[in-house]
Amino acid sequence: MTAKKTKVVEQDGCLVKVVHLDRVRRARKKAPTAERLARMSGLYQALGDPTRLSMLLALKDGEMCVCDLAALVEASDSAVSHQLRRLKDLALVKSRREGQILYYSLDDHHVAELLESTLQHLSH
Amino acid sequence: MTAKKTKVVEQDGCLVKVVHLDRVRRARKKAPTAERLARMSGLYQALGDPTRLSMLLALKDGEMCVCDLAALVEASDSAVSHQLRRLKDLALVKSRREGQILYYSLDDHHVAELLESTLQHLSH
DNA sequence: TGTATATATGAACAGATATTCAAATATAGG
DNA sequence: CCTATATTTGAATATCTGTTCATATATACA
Repeated sequence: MTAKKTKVVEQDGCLVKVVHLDRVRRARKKAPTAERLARMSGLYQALGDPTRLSMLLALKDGEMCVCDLAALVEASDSAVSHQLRRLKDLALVKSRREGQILYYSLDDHHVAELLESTLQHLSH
Repeated sequence: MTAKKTKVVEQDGCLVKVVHLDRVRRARKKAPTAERLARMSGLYQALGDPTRLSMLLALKDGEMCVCDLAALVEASDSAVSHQLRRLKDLALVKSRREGQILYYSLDDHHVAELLESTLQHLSH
């Protein structure tokens, strides 16, 4: 493969230099929409925090209440509650009230599967 | 299931209140080590940025050089280079030099699989 | 050796984010 | 009603993170 010369190409009114225009065009065609990309990275970002990740991994084995999770991850109830709200907004967890206590659990099995496949990945 | 009373339990020299001690104990047994948790959340965190994620998704279809990726994600060469270093440190990408040009590609097939399974997840 | 191109690097700055703290709800039980 | 418990909420703060900018390195070629 002979090295190509850099080309300067117009894109959205800006000048950009590219070595392999064909590859960029191809990648752009297959690229997800901005919205889809945001959802996808948002999901990963939610999993990308040790506290939240611990909570989700724990919930794989059944529901837990806020103060149980707080004890588990060694954080304040308040901190855990903030994180749970975030996970809930992303539809990663759901809650069920029983008296004063709110039981949190994984919202759907896809979440558990995603976590599982990552655990497998890290085994290598 | 009758609601239990809160108990105050000693843990690492601190007092923590817990509703379901059994669940916390069980979760703690199955919980990954701090190191493993850090690796796992670190991986997710790397994927949790739109710029980096775009780059990785593009690399699923073959290697690209820095300025191609920069054109694709519409960021500076420098910004992309910084991100690539991070991805490389996590062993998510590898590089191959050909003259002045560095070609980046996914480091192993597990990465592609992880991305793929997430894309599937988001389809629902 | 000198210039041009491709990429890397480090410091600095701006924006995002997690935690804390104080205060607000919500439910249970006297 | 009044108090206690479980959880939520919002503002403030301290930390982390991505980008920029200037500069450095590495390779190619004249």
